[in-house]
Amino acid sequence: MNKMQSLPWDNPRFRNWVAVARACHSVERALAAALHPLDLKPAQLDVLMNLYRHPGMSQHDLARKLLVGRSNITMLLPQLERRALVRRETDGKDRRVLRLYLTLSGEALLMEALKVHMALIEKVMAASTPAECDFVGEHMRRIAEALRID
Amino acid sequence: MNKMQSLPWDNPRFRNWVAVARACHSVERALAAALHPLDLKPAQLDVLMNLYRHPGMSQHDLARKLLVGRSNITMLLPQLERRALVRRETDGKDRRVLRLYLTLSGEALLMEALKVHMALIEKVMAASTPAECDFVGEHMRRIAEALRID
DNA sequence: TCGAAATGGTTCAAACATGAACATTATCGT
DNA sequence: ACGATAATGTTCATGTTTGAACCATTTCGA
Repeated sequence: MNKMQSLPWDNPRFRNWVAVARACHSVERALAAALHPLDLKPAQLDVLMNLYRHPGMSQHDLARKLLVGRSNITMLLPQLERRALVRRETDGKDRRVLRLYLTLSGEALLMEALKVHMALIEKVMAASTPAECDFVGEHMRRIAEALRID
Repeated sequence: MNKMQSLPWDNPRFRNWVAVARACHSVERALAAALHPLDLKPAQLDVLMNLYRHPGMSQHDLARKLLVGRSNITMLLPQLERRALVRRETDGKDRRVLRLYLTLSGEALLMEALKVHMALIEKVMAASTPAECDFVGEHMRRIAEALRID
């Protein structure tokens, strides 16, 4: 049993990816805690952010952006709609699709939540220079790309 | 409405963290798919990996390592125990704690799963030199540290 | 030594995510 | 123009995660 031979923990790539996953998980949980006062979950914040950047996007597109099933969106939206953060209206040209928009209060809550999110990210990345940060980000975009293509 | 002023998307740190989160999510889903033939979920693989590295660890310690609630471990273990991948035995000195061990078949399945995991990581990180990889890993370890302390 | 607090693990109900089957509407080939 | 195929969103059953309340055991302090 040559355990010593090629265990993943000896592999730099593997060890480093484990670090990425752990950091991600930690930040996600910290974000959830920080958003609690706003009664918002990370998944909901993701929705608001995407609708802010892409007003009128369809549920299908939103699901793809969030790397999540369509049914997940269906379950997620009514909560936000009840709180009047998001508005859904059927497209005139294609009556299958629902176009999604942030309401004014949705936008206002998003701004609050972004302050919280930003503060967390700043704190967590405080020890890194912008250049280092960019490097990491570039790396990650390449990884996401590698998976999207195949 | 000075939206232009300080929106997070203009902030490199924020943009780059979003890239990290997306990459992580993508890899997690790809891993889940790749492990499907072994009838193993990422969370279960995490358990096996930790028990391999730290035989005899308690459920409480395992929960902390995995950044997860204790009850989650309680729900997770019986499945692995039924499949005879993991063995639990009560500690002699402190009869509250259960010490966890990989069985032989647990270890064997872990090795299979690690091959799959490794292949995915290699593929995803193929475009990066080991030095770049190390840099990213170091960065992430710092982030996790920043959160653990506070 | 004895009672209070802390610790390890479990139970349970509620929230959440997922994927398959479905209904409705569009599109395409003929 | 019409029937087959595809796309959008919903429903539903299933499995997972979570946190609070709980039990058993240990540790600490008076």
